[in-house]
Amino acid sequence: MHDIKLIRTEPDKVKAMMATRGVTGFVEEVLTLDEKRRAIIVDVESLKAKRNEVSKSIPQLKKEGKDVAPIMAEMKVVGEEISEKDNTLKTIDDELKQLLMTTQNLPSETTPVGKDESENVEIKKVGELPKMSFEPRAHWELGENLGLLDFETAAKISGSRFALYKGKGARLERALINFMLDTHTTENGYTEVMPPYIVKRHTMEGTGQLPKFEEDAFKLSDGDSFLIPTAEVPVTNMYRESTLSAEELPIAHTAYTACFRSEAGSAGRDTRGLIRLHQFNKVEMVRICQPNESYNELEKLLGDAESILKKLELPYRVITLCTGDTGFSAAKTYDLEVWMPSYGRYVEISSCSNCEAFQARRAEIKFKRDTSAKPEYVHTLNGSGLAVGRTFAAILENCQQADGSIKIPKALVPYFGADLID
RNA sequence: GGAGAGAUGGCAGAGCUGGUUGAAUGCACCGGUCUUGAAAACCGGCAUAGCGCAAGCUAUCUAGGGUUCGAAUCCCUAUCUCUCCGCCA
Repeated sequence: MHDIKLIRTEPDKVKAMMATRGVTGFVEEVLTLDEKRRAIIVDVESLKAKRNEVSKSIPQLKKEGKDVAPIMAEMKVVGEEISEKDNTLKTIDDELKQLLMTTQNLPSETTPVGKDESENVEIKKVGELPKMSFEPRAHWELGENLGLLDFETAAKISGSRFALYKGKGARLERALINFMLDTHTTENGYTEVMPPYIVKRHTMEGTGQLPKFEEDAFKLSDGDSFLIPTAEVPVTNMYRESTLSAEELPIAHTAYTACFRSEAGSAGRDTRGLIRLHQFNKVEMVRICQPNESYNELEKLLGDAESILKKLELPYRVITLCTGDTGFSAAKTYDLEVWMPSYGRYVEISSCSNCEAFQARRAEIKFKRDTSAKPEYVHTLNGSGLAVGRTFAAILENCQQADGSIKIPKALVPYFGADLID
């Protein structure tokens, strides 16, 4: 959610920043509503003051034996006027809140300006691309041939965009989850949590998935509960409506969860394999910190995500998303993209974002610098560490041998229990 | 799923026969007196947000509706918590 005070005090600056994200008219609309709102508040509050004053005098007048009936009648009329104006105020309030809640975050000043993904900026490439003397096979082909993946049966039981892992495939997925969690908890300093997969509407609003993107989420039949699209949602909202002490920060959590996405609007894209599913596994990292620390924290978060790819010896690159491609809640986002031989390009495997105070304002997450200080909003960050299914796919594709077998990365062998799948 | 009880300030906990109750009291916290220092004792302060140039006003006792001149207090709904029964991994 946006800081309306900032919009009031620096409208031109906000206007310019929003323009880099392709949003126009926002500031003007907010200011118009804000002025209307304040005019009504002045009006309705003076009426309420009058009513309170008169109501307070009624018991006194009664005691004096005076007839209060005419005063009550008069106040009844005032009361009706108040409720009418309160309704108008509520309409304007709702409209303003809707606008502030459905408009994307301001970009960081360090986010490159650009209109879409074509203007994202590559920061670095890490690792050697595998040299193959044969045509690389796609991961779904490798997986099905080796009996690790069964998309046909998955479709039979659940429809399209689901995966069924079998045998060593299920073991590999599980090994990856454990490997990632262990790395983050023992080496990168995260505390593991295992949150619920179903959350309430207000929780989804706290991190920015709602109200704007309701069609992207799976909604339960009670109409108020949703399957989580990422662990970021429950984990960040652990601290909803709380005031943390400075000593508690930074908070660092990692969590494995299944993630659920309706993938509305992506029909026809990535229809094969593990890349785009309604249900997938992900290990997530969430960091909550003081505002002046958040960009250092973002670098730490990125490094932690990279540590997994490095250990798995998978080639990847890091890009900074430009203003036009940065997600709704984020001020700055780095994407990690892993090399996918059958695609002949890099594919997103992690997204590490600093949301600054955008989610904190929605979820009311604050901290105090010391015991007598005024609470301030924290900054929240989240990043995948990593998308497990895509990591599975990357391992199959990058570690495939000429005979169709898969050589397991060294770091994963203790978790997987073998160094080869054939 | 059935029956009942509850949700009040950072915490604990009054009020809940509707009217100086934004809310007693205790604890915590902040400032001070005393003390070599600390503790204790004592004195004072101590919610949040909105609106207003300001004085100040308005709102908030889980949330949303309703009754009333007036609601923490009465009524309805939702959410959560607890107890008992049923069911269950």
